[in-house]
Amino acid sequence: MAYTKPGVTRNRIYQFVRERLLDGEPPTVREVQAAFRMRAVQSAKSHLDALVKEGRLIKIPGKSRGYRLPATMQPNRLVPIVGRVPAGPFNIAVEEIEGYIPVQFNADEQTVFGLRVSGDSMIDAGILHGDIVLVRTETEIHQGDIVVAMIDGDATVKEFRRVDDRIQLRPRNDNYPVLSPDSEDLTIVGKVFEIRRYLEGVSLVGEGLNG
Amino acid sequence: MAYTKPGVTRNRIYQFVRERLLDGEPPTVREVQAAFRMRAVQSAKSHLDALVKEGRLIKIPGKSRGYRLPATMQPNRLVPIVGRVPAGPFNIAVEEIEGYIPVQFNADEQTVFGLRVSGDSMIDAGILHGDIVLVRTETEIHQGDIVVAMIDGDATVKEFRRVDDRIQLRPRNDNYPVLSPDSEDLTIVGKVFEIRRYLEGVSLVGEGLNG
DNA sequence: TTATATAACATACATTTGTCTGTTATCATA
DNA sequence: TATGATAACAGACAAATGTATGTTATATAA
Repeated sequence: MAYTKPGVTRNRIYQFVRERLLDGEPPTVREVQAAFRMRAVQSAKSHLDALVKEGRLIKIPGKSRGYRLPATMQPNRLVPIVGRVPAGPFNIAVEEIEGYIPVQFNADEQTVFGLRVSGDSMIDAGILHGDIVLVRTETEIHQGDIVVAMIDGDATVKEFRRVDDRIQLRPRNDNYPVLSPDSEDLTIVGKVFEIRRYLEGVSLVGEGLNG
Repeated sequence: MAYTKPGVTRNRIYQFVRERLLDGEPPTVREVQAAFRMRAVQSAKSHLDALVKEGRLIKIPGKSRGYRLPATMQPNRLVPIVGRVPAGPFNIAVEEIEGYIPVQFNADEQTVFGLRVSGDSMIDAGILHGDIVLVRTETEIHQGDIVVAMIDGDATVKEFRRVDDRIQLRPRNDNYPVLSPDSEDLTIVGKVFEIRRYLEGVSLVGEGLNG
């Protein structure tokens, strides 16, 4: 290919490889070569070597299509969406799973699930009926956090407040009352960290799996 | 490996390959072989061949690590989030990209991007300041759809209405006026199909890119 | 039992792919 | 001009990988 200023082709190659990796299609050295119309394999190879040396890419030695993005750029995971809150944090029954959606979160955070919201008690917080809230269990809860709570066996999404050693669950809709259940009737399932609304319906991953 | 009932190993292999593909790491035939402790390459190969024949996998002929999920099973892509609407549908400048988030959409839908909403003109539709709307360009727009529009070079998220052959862009907040720009000042960039709110900030994929 | 279908194995070969050695070209700078 | 640094090229080889041929084993049904 034509001679370019130092670094220019390198960056273009990085973008190319990155895109391919995000698409789940790691390229070969020769595919990089072809994409940039280079006449020698080594032209592509040395750029890739340099990118690894710079830390922008990782190479799995000996493996074909072995270039990867560094861990800090790792994308996402599939989490289940449930129509109602699971009884225990670890036992989501398969039948209750609507499907899966891709979510980003740290790998060490264990239990994450999506819950479809019903009702309009959180409408002033921009959470509408049918929205999906993504919940992380077993986390520290702070004043004002939006949480999923079980009150007498019923799941609800509310704002969390602690007032005089008593827990309040506040709706964000003036037509609903503030709840302040006894602690033995209450379980805080987890904290909402993301909200999604699918305007055209979700094409849930994992429907119709045969396996 | 030990003999199993017909279909059992086949399904396990499918799950294995599927997981690998979702992780962005297409396996080789021999990696499948090793994962199931088979003593012959052909054992893995014939299962993979069968999965392709059944339509559960796709094979790119001649290429290494060439197994893929059928398009209908494609889970997600990483799409760029921009702070402002790109000038043209295909030329999102790299510098404007905040990061990437995983999104599900059909493979044939080309241009999808995320846009960070600023302002509260859509608050009654549950779209708050700072939310991310996911936009698909070049699609049919219908009455009531939420669209991203460029008016005199400024991007805005509004509800789309056509009234007497004239386009109206309606806010969902009574404090804002309905817009009805001349068509030469207006470009409908695309349609919002999903809304996201990250309560704890996004760990955007690809921050700190040097490229 | 036999026949049939699937599972699993053994081995070999062709292609793809990674990697190496050496050379030439372009640009910036002393 | 000479020198160094980077880009790009040329050709070759070794390892990884895909693919093919043939065989043996297990289960099911006629």
